[in-house]
Amino acid sequence: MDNIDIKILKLLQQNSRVTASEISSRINLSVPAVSERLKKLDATGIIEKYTIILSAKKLNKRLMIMMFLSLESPKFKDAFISIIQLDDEIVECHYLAGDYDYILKIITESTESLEKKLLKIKNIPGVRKTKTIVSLSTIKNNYSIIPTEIKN
Amino acid sequence: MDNIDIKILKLLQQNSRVTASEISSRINLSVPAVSERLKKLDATGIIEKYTIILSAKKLNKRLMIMMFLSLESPKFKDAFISIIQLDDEIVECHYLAGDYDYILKIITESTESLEKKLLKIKNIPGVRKTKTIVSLSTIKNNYSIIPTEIKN
DNA sequence: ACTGAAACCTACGAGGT
DNA sequence: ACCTCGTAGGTTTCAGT
Repeated sequence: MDNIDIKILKLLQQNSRVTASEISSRINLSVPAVSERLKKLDATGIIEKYTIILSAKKLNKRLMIMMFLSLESPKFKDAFISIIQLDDEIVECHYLAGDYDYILKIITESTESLEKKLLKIKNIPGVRKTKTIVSLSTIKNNYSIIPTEIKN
Repeated sequence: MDNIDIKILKLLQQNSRVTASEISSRINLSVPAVSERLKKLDATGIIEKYTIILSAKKLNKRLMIMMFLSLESPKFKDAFISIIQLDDEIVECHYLAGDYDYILKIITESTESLEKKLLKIKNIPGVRKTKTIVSLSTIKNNYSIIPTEIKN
């Protein structure tokens, strides 16, 4: 992993469909050299996935909220997680150290659909304490971490 | 936007480098038809970006934390935001309704680098109240919302 | 939406700097 | 580890139906 690889990764983050020939012209490297580096980067697993980010607004999902919650006991964990995994509007779930056990990121249409969603979650067996935080606007969202260039 | 488009979007979410010909064979549509749909989907802006997600672990970023904070007054906002935007380890920033003004998602190497990061943020002019929540593990991370299929 | 042909991109050599 | 060149195979694109 040198700075050339990092440049390639950054170009892929900007547009994961860039062709090897376009990368080649941007970083002054021949196409086969770029192609080899791409293969190696894929093999190392540093690229977790090639994906697309969809516009929440265009899909009429205008509400983003964070929800903290705790479980009464760890025995509810497995059932809780499988319900979380199946719900496409719950886009993130992290296990926490602190006052609450979990934080969820939920993206949904409206206050009405949010209300239903909150009820649904609060009715999952074992869910005890919850706290809901509404996001008014998103200042920054990088989706992935960005590799740091190596200084000389 | 019909269910065929949604299938295409889901395939792209699984792998944004799938070729039109591969999509074509999976959804029983000719390659030019897929290609046209792709163009239209691009034009509508429903696809926010084609990108790659990098492995945090492979980049030695093992710590993920959420940080809440408030500003003393809105006049600090612009300077605060520009500092946030420049920091690659701050991957998200949302403006909130509630006890705190902002929530940040921070991904960093170690407790040492986290300590520095927290100090840095607390020293931004106007930052008043902060609360830090450490994530122990990630149960789910979809990066993007998933389109819902239309029922008949 | 489909077919078919031209243009483009990629993958994989060999041989060399 | 990289470059050039050439070739083969796959992919995209544009016309016409």
